Parts: sequence; C-alpha cells; structure tokens
Amino acid sequence: MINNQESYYTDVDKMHVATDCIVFGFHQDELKLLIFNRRVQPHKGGWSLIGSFVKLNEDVDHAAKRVLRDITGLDNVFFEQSRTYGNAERDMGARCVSVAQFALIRIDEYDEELTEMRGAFWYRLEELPELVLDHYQMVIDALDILRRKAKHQPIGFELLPEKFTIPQLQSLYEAIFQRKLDPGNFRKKILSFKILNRLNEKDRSSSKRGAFYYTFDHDTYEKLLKSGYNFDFL
Amino acid sequence: MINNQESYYTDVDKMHVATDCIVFGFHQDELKLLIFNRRVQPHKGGWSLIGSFVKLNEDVDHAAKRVLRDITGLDNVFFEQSRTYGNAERDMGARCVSVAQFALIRIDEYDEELTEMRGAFWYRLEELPELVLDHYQMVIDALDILRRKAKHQPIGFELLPEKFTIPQLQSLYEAIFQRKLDPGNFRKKILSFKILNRLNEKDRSSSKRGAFYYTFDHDTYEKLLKSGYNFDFL
DNA sequence: CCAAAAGTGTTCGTTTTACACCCATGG
DNA sequence: CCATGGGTGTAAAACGAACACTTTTGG
Repeated sequence: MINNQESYYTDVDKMHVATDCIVFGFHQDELKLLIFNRRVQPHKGGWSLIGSFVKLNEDVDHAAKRVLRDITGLDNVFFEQSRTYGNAERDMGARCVSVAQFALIRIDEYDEELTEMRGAFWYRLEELPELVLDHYQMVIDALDILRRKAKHQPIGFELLPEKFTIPQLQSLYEAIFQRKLDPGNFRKKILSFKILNRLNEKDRSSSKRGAFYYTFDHDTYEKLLKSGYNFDFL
Repeated sequence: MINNQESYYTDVDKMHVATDCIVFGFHQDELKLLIFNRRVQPHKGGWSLIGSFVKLNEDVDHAAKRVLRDITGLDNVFFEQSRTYGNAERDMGARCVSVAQFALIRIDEYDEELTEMRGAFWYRLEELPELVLDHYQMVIDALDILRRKAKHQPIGFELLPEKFTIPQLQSLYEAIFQRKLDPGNFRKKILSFKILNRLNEKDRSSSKRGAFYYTFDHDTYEKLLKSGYNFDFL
C-alpha cells in the first residue's frame, strides 16, 4: 500500500526534519533553561537546545519526548509545540526543518547525574551563552508563547513541585512575567479560581510563620475549563 | 561546503515537508474558507486545503505564499504559522510532515476567475464539506488560534477592505467570535484604542444615515504596541 | 413623518489596584 | 520582643454590561 501510493510523490523533494526542545525549569526564584554542550560535529563545542532528527516511522511529538527522556530520565512531561523553523538556509549543513517544542519540567524531579553525563546543563535565562544556529530565536519565541499562555491558563503549575506555597507560585509568575506582583492581590486572584487545595502542612524555609502548602486540583480545573470558565491572571 | 557538511547527516532519515494554507476571508457578514477540489491523485475529487510540498531550496513560509499566489493571484497577504502536523501515520501515501499556516485575505481583492480555474472555492465555515486527511483538524486549530489572537490584537483588519465602517468591523468580530456584541460598547472600545482614522466619507449601503468610513492607522498601532499597550477586545 | 441603523450617554455592579493592617514565630 | 514574611481587609478607581436615548435620512 505504502509503496503503491508513494508513487504519487516520487518527484517531490525530501529533507531532514528535526525537533528542538526548549526546556524550562524553575529553581530558586529563577527561570532556567536546559541546554546542551555539543560533543560531536557539527557545531562541536557549541551550546544548543537539546534536539534530534525525527525518524521515518516516528511522530514528531514523540521525537521530542524521546530526546528529553534520554537526557533527563523524565517521562510524562508537559510539552507543547512552539513553532516550526523552515528557512532554507537555517542550517548550513543540509536542508533541515525544525519543529520547536517547549517543555515545562519540575526541576526537582529530573536526574541530575544522567543529565550532566549527557552534556546538558541548566542556565539562567538572563545568562545564556551564545547558542548555535537559530536556537536563540527559538528560546525567544518559546518564551513569548509561554508568557501568553501563562496569562490565561494555570500552566505554571507544571514548573513547581507537587506541593508548593502561594509565595512560591507568585515568585514563579514574577519570573515568567518579569515584574513584581502584589502579594495580597495575587493570593486573592489565585484562590478565587478555587483550583488549589490547601494542605495541613507548612513550608518554613523562608519565614518563621511558615506558608501553607497547596496542591493543584487538576479535576476541578478541568471541570471549570469545560464549563467555559475564564482563568485570566494579571 | 554543503556536500562537505552534509556528510554529518548521511544516516538520517529524510521525508516530505508540505505546507497547507487555511485561508480565511470575510464576506457578507460571514467567515469564509478557501478550499480546493483535487483534480489529481491522491485523494482525487476530495476537498482539501490548498497546499504544496516545500522545495529543497525554498523557505517553508515562501511555499505557502507561492501556493496562495498561484491560486488567488494575491501577494502581500497576512500569513501566520498555525501548527505543524507530524504524526507518522497522517498521510498514508508517504511520510509527510505538514506545516499549517493561516492567511487572512480581503475577499474583495482576490482574482475570482483565476481562483475558480484552479479548482478553489469559498465555503462558509458552517457548511464545509468533508476534508481529506487531517485538514479539518487543521481548520479547527487555526480557528482557535485566530480567535485567541483576535482577542488581544487588532488582527481582524486584515480581513476588511482598506476603508470600512465600525458596524462592518463589529460584524467581523461577531463572525469570528460567534456571538452578538453590543454596538455602543463595541464602538467605544475600538475607538478608545485610537488606532482608527475617520474619513469624511460615509457608507450608505446599509442605512439611510450612513456610517463613517475608517482606516486602520498602522503607524500609531505599532507605536502603541511597542510602548507595551494592551489591546484587549471583549 | 417614521422606521431603522448610526452614534452618544448613563447607570450600576464587578474587578483591579494600592496599600494599611493583623498574624505567627525563631532568633 | 521584634523583624520578617504570611495572610486579611478595604477604599478608590477603572472597567464592563445593559440599555435608554438622540441623530440622520430615504422612502
């Protein structure tokens, strides 16, 4: 069957298809990006996003998950397509179209040893080294999409540990949007969505009084979402 | 040079890369989509989006513009990437990744004869025929992105003629969002952005009194955008 | 003169913003 | 006992939804 139909396309150009992952993490009140020090040609020694070519029988989405799993040991990660980079000249090596996808990971869960063994490291967004090809543009674009999304849906929870405090959540949003938020107003807004469950447990690492831990109530969120509820932060 | 570097990638799979265009137009208070009746295999006789394979030395974006120009005669059209469809099984014919892009066109400007000669026709969104492959999903996804975008930036102007009235603009937004809007409130909101210039000319085709024509002030818009101004419709 | 669409104004309730204030507690 | 961050309350301003009202003009 495949061979039969394939015949329609025989005179059509073929090219490499890659996927590059913009992997965001959040640690110590800072947004971090996972980047990769290339140990082989091309661009040996340069910094790049983690990525891979897509195999003939592999979904593009799957390729991204495969790469991230190989490097961090993590599975079941939040992934979303960013955009596709298809300029003819973008990779001088060969014609190669790259589908960029961004991931949000809980930085406390990944396998640090495995990651470093593979040549990947976390960098603060503000102090990224130069990146290979158009990878810096990919980061910019993904950040833009992340910000847009974060404004209208509670996407940020993907970046925090299972249980977190409201001040932690606030500092994540401050990192994403690059501006200070009012603690009182932020708390009221977030709680008004009623998608957080308070635990009977406090985090005392950043104050004597301690801040209650919360968990994200995925079920209630889905319900509200389906009922057309609007989650507009800020 | 190319041949030299190409050697790094010799063992990497290659595949077809296509682009499909979701072409929106606005006419008689209705959102319309340009679709294409296939005259050759595969899927001969079926309805599909207009699209093409990307050539080896051609930017992906360029391929979309080329297709649209060939079919409608239009150039300089608003284009934006939607998303990329990369499932291994999406086209039984052969492995083929498709980058979907949507276009907004002023329906009064295209070349009707050329378009029909090429087998393409405008359909109301509500009465689309069945589309081949995953093209229907592409339409759904593009609509979703269009709606999101339209909410936060004055994208709709791409779909109207150079000069338009506020009631016309309103009916466009009603078509995009599929709901009635209050004329008074809509007008105030739009005018508050101060990105419309009123002409000393009226359209009397839909009322005795006539409605003033406006043009979109692109320069002021860009300025406000850069200064961080928020355009939130609705 | 009147129907009908264009355009303006007013009201009222909600949301946002800024900020004052109370709480809990380890050092 | 007090500095510090957690958490609550509140008043003023801004905004949005609903709707009444005025304007214009061809038939």
